[in-house]
Amino acid sequence: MHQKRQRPTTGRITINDVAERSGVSIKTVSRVLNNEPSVRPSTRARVEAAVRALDYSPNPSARGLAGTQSRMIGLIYDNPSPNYLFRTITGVLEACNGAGYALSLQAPNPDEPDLAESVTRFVSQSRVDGLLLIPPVGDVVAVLDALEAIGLPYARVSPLDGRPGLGVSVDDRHASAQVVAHLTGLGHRRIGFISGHPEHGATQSRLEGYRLGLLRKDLDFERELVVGGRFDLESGRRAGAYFLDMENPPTAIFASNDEMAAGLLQVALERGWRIPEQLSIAGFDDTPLSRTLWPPLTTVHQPIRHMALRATELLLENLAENLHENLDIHGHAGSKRLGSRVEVFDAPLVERATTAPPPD
Amino acid sequence: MHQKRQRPTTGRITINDVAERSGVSIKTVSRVLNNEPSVRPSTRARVEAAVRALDYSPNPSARGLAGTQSRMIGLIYDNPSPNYLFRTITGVLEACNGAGYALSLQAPNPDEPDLAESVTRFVSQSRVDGLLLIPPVGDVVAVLDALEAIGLPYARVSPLDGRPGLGVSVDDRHASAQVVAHLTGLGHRRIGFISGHPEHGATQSRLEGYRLGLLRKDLDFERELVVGGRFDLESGRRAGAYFLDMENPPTAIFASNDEMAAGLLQVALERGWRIPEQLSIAGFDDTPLSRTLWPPLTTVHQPIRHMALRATELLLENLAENLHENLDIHGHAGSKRLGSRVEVFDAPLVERATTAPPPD
DNA sequence: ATTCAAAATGACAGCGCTAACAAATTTTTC
DNA sequence: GAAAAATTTGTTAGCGCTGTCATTTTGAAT
Repeated sequence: MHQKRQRPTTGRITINDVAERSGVSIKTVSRVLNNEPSVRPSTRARVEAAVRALDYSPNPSARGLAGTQSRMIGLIYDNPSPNYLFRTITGVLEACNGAGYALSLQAPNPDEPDLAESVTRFVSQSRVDGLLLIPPVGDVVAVLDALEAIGLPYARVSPLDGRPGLGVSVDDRHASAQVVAHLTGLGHRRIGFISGHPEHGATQSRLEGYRLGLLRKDLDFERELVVGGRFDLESGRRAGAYFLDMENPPTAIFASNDEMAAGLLQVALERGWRIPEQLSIAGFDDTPLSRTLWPPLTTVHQPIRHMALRATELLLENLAENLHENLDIHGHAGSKRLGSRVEVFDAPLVERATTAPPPD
Repeated sequence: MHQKRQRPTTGRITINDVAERSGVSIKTVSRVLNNEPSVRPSTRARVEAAVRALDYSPNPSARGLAGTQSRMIGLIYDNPSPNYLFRTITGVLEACNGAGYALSLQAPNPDEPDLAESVTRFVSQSRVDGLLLIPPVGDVVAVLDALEAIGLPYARVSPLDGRPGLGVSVDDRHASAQVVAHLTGLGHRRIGFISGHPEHGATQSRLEGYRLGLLRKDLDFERELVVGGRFDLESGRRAGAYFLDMENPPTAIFASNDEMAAGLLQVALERGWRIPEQLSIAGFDDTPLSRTLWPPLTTVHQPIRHMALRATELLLENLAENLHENLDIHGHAGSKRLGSRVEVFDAPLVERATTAPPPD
């Protein structure tokens, strides 16, 4: 018996097997797989049965090659906190799983100075259908321009600018003002503020919220009560040292993220201050840290997981729309419309144990 | 002028363009792209020039379909800490970027009770070339069996069992004993231990290390000085309450991860204990938390990023080997050899501010 | 019944690449 | 310098799907 040498076939089940078993053409199987209309319910059922019986799942490479989508979205992160990234990924994956999309992760090469370049390369190498951008990458105009130039849909989490596009955000300004309201409500009148990294989007709006909060209580904005930080522990410590060294230190300090609040707390404890009796401290973000510190930190909760989930949904919806609109497009390669939609989430104050009425 | 209706071609540059421009066949371009031997250096240079000039990058779908690899590896995580996942991803991505691989992330569906099933589905849907497993998924025998059944290469970070395969780990036992040595060196003789989640691999070896450390100093292992935790804050608090309520509490407590140490620290501070003067505390993992707490935590550093990087390298090396060994394989579909290699990393003790000589 | 539109299905090309093999070229050997 | 061996290059056939368009079937309207 002579067997002709064959290319070692993968041995996997293909669309042909499903077609054969259900007695239809492969095109019809394809239609069922892609949920296209105009398939008789009875036929659809038969095909679905065969799919299940054979435990078939379509080859993504073949789909990607033949079709126009890769069913994969990318997430690019530059320098988020571990916790932020974790919650984001969790949300994104939730959305992806429901929709049959895969998630490809990428961090830009730190050696590559040109971020937009890095992003473009990733996109052209991985052929994702769309991109999810989280801060701070999501705020780099050059990146967004580059993506629009190549016509790749994207959605942003917490964009700071008013640029049209898909995104979800939180009203940082409002939340920040709420913190001040909480503090003034306790009786504080001298409230320090540690602002964030100058290049982070949220920095500005949180500062504005602080001012707004003061304004609402007719409190003066005092320059000496605001110090610039970088969203990290060390800058929180520096700011703490600055405030505690003042002749007339504030009775409450609002750090615009939890990490800096932790730094501030360290310095205060180190110097023997009793928190919150002698000094109230508030943070922002509600990272797990805020519950791990002692005393547990009063802070603002950011629904990051949920925001990421929703941003992904917006992106995937957009991808689906673009797909159907393909008919209208005449040769304009990559003339995808991004649409514009930003959903705003609530960021509620979480009162824990670092805030109390001022001494006296 | 009548233009024939064409399928809207992607407009992208393909291997044909590169071949044309460099005056060779597409197969030669393919050879250059895949770093295959037997291409004259001069030809190679010409092709590479064309690739650069056209800014060409191969279509991964086409490669995946025509070839045997997808150049994508998967990372499955079940329930790691945000920080652990972050450091892992960072390391994995470093390795991937260097090798031209993409990373696909996946978390098993929490509703799906059968983890192995979840993993298998992910693998067959995404067609990754290999998988990276981190604890606790990496310790589930059913998952490993399933992967071996379908012949998918994988590498594990911190595997606990002696199962042959690719992996990197840390000598938890040794590191743990080191902590005890540090404590006894300071003069402690009564050392409490908070053990970890019973289903985590490290739990057992860290406990063994604790016993070993005691043994070396001829100290008795006392049942009442060991309490079970779950690697989370709350269990650290419970354990703390237990120890501090004892008639004769230990002078030092070794929590087998940082999170539990933080819980313990909370309870101690809450009750007005001075740390480290009245009680020494040590953790394990060296998460950022350990620097953020006050006082900063003495702990054991785990080189997670580096371990993940190395595990990925092992996996990718294995993939490359399998590729070349294809010749030897006769019809045994998926008869990939995993090889066996486990690299052990050092986990050094980091002395910070929660440990000091015992009172008296 | 008969005609016609609408809905359902199928045939077939080809996406961009790699595997297998064939052919052409260069190098070595005597 | 011719033959043999080794090296380099090219030709061709798919991989498993989806897009286009042709064909068949169905259901309604006459």
